[in-house]
Amino acid sequence: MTEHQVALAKTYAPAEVEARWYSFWEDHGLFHAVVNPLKPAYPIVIPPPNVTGVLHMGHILNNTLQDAYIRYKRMTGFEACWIPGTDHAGIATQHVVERSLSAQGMTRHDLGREKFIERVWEWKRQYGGMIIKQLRTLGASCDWAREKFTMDDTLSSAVREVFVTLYEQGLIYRGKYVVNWCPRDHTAISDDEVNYTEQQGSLWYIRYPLRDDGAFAIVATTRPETMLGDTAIAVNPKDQRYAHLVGRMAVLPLTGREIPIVADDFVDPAFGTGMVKVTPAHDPNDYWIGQRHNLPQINIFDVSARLNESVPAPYRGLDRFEARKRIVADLEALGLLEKAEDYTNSIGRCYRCDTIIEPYLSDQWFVRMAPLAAPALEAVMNGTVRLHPERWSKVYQHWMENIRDWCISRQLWWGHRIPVWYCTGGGSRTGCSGPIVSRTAPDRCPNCGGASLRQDDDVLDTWFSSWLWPFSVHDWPGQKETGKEADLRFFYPTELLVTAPDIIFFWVARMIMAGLHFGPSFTGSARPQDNVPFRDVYFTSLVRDDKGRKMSKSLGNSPEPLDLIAEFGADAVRFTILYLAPLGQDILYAKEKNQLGRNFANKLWNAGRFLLMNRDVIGEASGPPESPLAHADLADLWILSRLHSTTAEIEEALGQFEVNKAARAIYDFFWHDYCDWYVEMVKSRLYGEEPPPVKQAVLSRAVDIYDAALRFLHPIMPFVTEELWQHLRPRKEGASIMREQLLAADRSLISPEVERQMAFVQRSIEAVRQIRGDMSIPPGREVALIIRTTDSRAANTLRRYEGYLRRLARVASLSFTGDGARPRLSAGAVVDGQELYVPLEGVIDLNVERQRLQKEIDRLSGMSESIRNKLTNESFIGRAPKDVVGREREKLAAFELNLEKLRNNLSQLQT
RNA sequence: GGGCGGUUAGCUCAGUUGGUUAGAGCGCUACCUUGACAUGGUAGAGGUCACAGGUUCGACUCCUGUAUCGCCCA
Repeated sequence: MTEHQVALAKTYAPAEVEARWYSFWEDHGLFHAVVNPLKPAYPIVIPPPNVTGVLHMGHILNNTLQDAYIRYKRMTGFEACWIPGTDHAGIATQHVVERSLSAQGMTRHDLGREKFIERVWEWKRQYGGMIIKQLRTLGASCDWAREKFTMDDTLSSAVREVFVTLYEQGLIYRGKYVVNWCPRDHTAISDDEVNYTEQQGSLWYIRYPLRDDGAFAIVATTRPETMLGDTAIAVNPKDQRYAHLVGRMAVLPLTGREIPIVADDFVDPAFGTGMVKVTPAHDPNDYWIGQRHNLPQINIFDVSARLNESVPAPYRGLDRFEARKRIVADLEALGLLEKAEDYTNSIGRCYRCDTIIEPYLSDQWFVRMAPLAAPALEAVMNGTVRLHPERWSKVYQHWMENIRDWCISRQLWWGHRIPVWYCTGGGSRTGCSGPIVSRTAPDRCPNCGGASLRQDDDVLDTWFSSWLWPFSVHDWPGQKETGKEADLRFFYPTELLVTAPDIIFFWVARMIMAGLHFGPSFTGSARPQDNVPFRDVYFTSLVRDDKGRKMSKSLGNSPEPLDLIAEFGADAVRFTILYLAPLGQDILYAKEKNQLGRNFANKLWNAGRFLLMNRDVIGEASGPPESPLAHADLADLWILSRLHSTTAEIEEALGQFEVNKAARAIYDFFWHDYCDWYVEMVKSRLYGEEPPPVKQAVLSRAVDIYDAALRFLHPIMPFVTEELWQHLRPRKEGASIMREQLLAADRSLISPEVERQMAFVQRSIEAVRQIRGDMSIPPGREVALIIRTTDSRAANTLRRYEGYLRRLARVASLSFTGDGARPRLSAGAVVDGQELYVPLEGVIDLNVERQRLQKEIDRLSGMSESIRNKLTNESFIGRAPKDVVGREREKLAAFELNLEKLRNNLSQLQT
């Protein structure tokens, strides 16, 4: 076995290692999952990143979490399958291509729709999906053979199937609605595509003359230009000030139109004067007021937000902001402007082009949400789908109970074109005016038989394809034709969804709806638990900078993930972010924090180096594997106890999605238990007088435990653990740590008694180290140690593990004394009632020693004082549980014993 | 305005169902290149657990209120 000799570098250098192992895994097909009835499935679908996207810190967190779970499950007996892919991201992608066109002085209209779409595909082939390559750098173990794109033919079929089915079920309709309109892109965008920012503006108070007398209604508004579309004034019905005005008519300035004064609950009496103008075509709230009071809707803008022919001639063609200036000036000239106040309001802008969004009334397609939402709400409320942290359930509930219909049409070219056609043939026959909704392009009008058809110009909201993602990735509804029927059955539902909480409504909720609505058609089950798209949803933290600011391109405060990986290694970046990410709380991230992960990887590396160097000299135990306890001493039993309780802790933490706890547990175990104590103790046996077979057994066990630790770390730090695991022992060709099984916690190996004994040894070592430090004994200099005790058990423990004291505390010799005086000219300490003395003739400063003892006496008397107070308190004795009282008594007795010895000790020094 | 979350060492965070004179990492101080590791080791300094009440034998932990920061919804 020694031909396996290796010389590891002194410091771990990740770059070369990472590239090598990633291609090894991919080349050996180790990420690929198959339908395997012998194992439970553990599927995850990736939240498909935008095809235009590049990796940012949020992706690092999100995908490291998914990879950690996938790898963990793969190593605990599951057929783990992580399905990757990208989203066609309608508006974002169209923009990218339009930008490159405009660099050539062209617009998409110059090309025409068909050519433009070709261009987009070309762009996608050439530059799209960068992020997919970047995920490989991170180490993501996605099943790349299953990679999908939301515009693939199979996924487009899913979109059409769903649109047509919902239409046939009466759940899709066309209607007029106030949508978020981008006047630059000429499209509706969804609520989440609007960025709101605070902006300094004005609140104008405008006088609207009442029809029948000379009085005025004074309304306050931030958007005076929309007054040309006003069709009412509203007040709160409870507002006594204006009760007498309700039902009267006002005359809209500049137009002369008469508009009613209505009472509506929506009006906030404290805003402005308590009277507001109502513009149903240009404000979502006013739209609803308009619906409630049957008000006309007057659209005053064209698609570019210029005033149209519905307004008086002088204003036609004006841009909305010019119109504002003009109207304010005109009102002022007419004496109708009461005043203008400074006002801060929140302005929505298009997330792509930053143009101010215009609420705009237009023809759109909608999904009727209430019938879909009801079962989806139920699934979360009754725990069929569990959200983590659980508090998101309330947010979800609130949204689902107040759900509005979903506007799914977008005035874009890039996306799934709405499968609706209109008959343009002749147009005279009645019945040809309705939409023709069809899964495939129709040849002729079903009504008149004419062949002249025009498809709806709009495309569907990008979320209209992503809400189908958990099953459309398996080619639904064409799974039979593509041979994916078994895959769909085996890998649906998925187990876990890892995503950011800001898309809980746009994506998470809608996937649950789609799963419950369409699932029965392919799961063959009516039970919600078989149809929900996932069972657990992990909402990730938000990654902020170290000042707590959201990371953003414009602030430039986001580190470039690939640079981080290059500098620290992917493992370090992965470990660090998981260690820093408490479930559902924000992470304050700074580049420097990656030192934590990098140092840990290096520690791991060097511990491996230590084992291998010794293995090359000593060799491992040969022949059939001995019992894991062969030649075991206290340190061995202790590290096994710690290993198995750490294992249990990791299982528990991951089960509750507390990944940072799991990372912390393995970090503490490996660094503090394994390296700081166990390895140092092993050294004393490896370099001592033990016969070779014992040394080999000791080393083999150290390697075994290290191997177990590597496997635990693998899901978080895949590269360095693979590299070390491959070096550790000869492996079969093609073997990989990622296909090994994790150690299962064996609670019979967790021993409080062993841990207690070990703690005594550790504290004894620390006591000597402390004396050495306080007395400024040079680290190289050995000392003698005298134990004064009558406790034979404690004495035996220290005698037996003298080697550990030698190595870890630089003790040259150990001697025992029963009773008698304190050794003169020595420094002393008391550990669990045992007195330890380090003779320091010629070195000791007795004043220092007296201070040391006094300090310890003060500390202990403080503690025993507070316990004594408890124990003399009758209500404590009476009301506290017996075991608590008992524990306090034991603690007091232990403190008193130590105190007595320390005081005695001090008094001997005083004489 | 409504809902939710945070506030513990200089910084970033742990802290089990209430029962340790409150822990870690970074930073700081002192010492140390010892046969895995200075991306390291040993020892140490540093906190009235945001504030005010309350419940309790006992509160960092539970309750109420306040302050403050942040998120979501309107």
